[in-house]
Amino acid sequence: MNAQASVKLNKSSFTPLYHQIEQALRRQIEQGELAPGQAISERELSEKLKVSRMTARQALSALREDGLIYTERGRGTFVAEQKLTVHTRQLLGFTEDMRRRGLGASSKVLAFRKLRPEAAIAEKLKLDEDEEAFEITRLRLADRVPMAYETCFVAAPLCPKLKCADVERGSLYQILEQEYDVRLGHADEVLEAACATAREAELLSIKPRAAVLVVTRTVYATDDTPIEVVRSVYRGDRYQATIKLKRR
Amino acid sequence: MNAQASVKLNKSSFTPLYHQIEQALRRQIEQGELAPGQAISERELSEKLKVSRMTARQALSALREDGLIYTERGRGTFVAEQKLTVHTRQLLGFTEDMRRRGLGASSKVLAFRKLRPEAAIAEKLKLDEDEEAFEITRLRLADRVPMAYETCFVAAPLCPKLKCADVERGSLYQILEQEYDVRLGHADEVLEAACATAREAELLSIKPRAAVLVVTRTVYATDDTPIEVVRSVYRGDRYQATIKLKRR
DNA sequence: CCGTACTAGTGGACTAGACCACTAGATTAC
DNA sequence: GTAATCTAGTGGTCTAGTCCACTAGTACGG
Repeated sequence: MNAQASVKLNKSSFTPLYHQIEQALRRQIEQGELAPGQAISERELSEKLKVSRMTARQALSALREDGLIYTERGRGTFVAEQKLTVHTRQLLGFTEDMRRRGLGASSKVLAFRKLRPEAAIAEKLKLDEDEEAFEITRLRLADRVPMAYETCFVAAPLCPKLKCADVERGSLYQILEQEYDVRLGHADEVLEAACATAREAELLSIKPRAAVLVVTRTVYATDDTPIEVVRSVYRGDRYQATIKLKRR
Repeated sequence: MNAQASVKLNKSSFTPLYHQIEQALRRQIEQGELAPGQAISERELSEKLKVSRMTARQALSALREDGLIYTERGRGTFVAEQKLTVHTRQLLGFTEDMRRRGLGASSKVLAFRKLRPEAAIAEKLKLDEDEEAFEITRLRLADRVPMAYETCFVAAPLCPKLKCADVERGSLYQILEQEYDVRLGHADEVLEAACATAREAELLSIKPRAAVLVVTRTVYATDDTPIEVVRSVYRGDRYQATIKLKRR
């Protein structure tokens, strides 16, 4: 118990206190320092960290949102059991998504171009007449088996120096966040079922016209600038999307 | 302007003030009394309604979560444009879902039974050995065209007197909330793509082996009691699921 | 004409309290 | 023994403020 006592807060930092607390607790829960069932009292937390209770509550509410903790009225707040199967729908890249599923992700870049995308894409990315986008086509593998076929368009002005080699090396989201200081905010996704085209079937090693899950995602930065439009074609027999819904 | 001045709060009600404010503003936005772009000031709202600013903020944060309003630092909070296509993933019944898409929902009950469900379902519903569930199979129509084929299992102890006629008349969720005082809390959904079986294809008027979106949902009450397990098979060519994702 | 400085207004973060309903365990009364 | 009561602790809600960074418009000075 009292693991939360070890949290050190930097009151002069630019990151808000509630966010520092949230991150610290998140780390402790994910690393098992705070065991499932462990109680976390709002008052105790606020006293130990010398912040007001409202600030502690704000930190906890974010963790509750993500299902890491749960609260029972009159009893207390407790660390939740780790549920691997269902997770809150977070904005994750393919690599992160697969790691959460316990699979090793890898990918093969099939095409890397800089071009003027078709009108529908350009509009979603809010590109001006003369602006271009990178078109990156990748085959996504999970434990070395094809899982998805993905085409993404990234607004070129955001990452003018993007190279094919960068994308081959690592996560696109990581590059954007670390190299170009683009902070990812939210995304809108559309999921639909379709039949694989001949080309998709071949690349994914499935039968032609087999069922695939098509996910079209538009990603925005924290300031709501559109960053990327991705169309991912997942193998219907190997991929499931999980979502947590709330009433009102 | 100043439409929010008309909100009447009941300070002695059991529903929290922030929730009353949230509901009132939600109604005003949905009915167009507050036009898109209209500014809503936290301080003005709190002064007009004679509540503290924190309470007003709490109401607004829920609306922001649902995308009904947006906030720009230093500028203000504004009513968002109505985006019909993408909506926050809320726990909605088929009827509500279709209405949001501007379609008229209807359904045909194909089967209504009370039975001991298979082990996997019974476990999800946390049924005891001797407890039963209602199995309801429905064909869901949108604007009179088949849209989904749905089988749901509802824990019988929760709504012992449920009749086939009730389900034929209206929304199951409405019956549970109004007749049996079951308050819906959240749900976990799994979405996957599959090929329609012969029976599904026939009922949905699509070709055999056409792509369908299979949604399996477990619904919980606010106290986390499992209520219902539903398996919905949507026509792949007519239905898309939309989701909003957030980063951290 | 163009910057610069001022100012009013905004949301973001935070505090230090308050009262309430609820839970669970201990104590007391019968 | 059992039922009623008390009590400490919990989260839920709410108040009435504070200070800060940011925005946008306005006035002023060169």
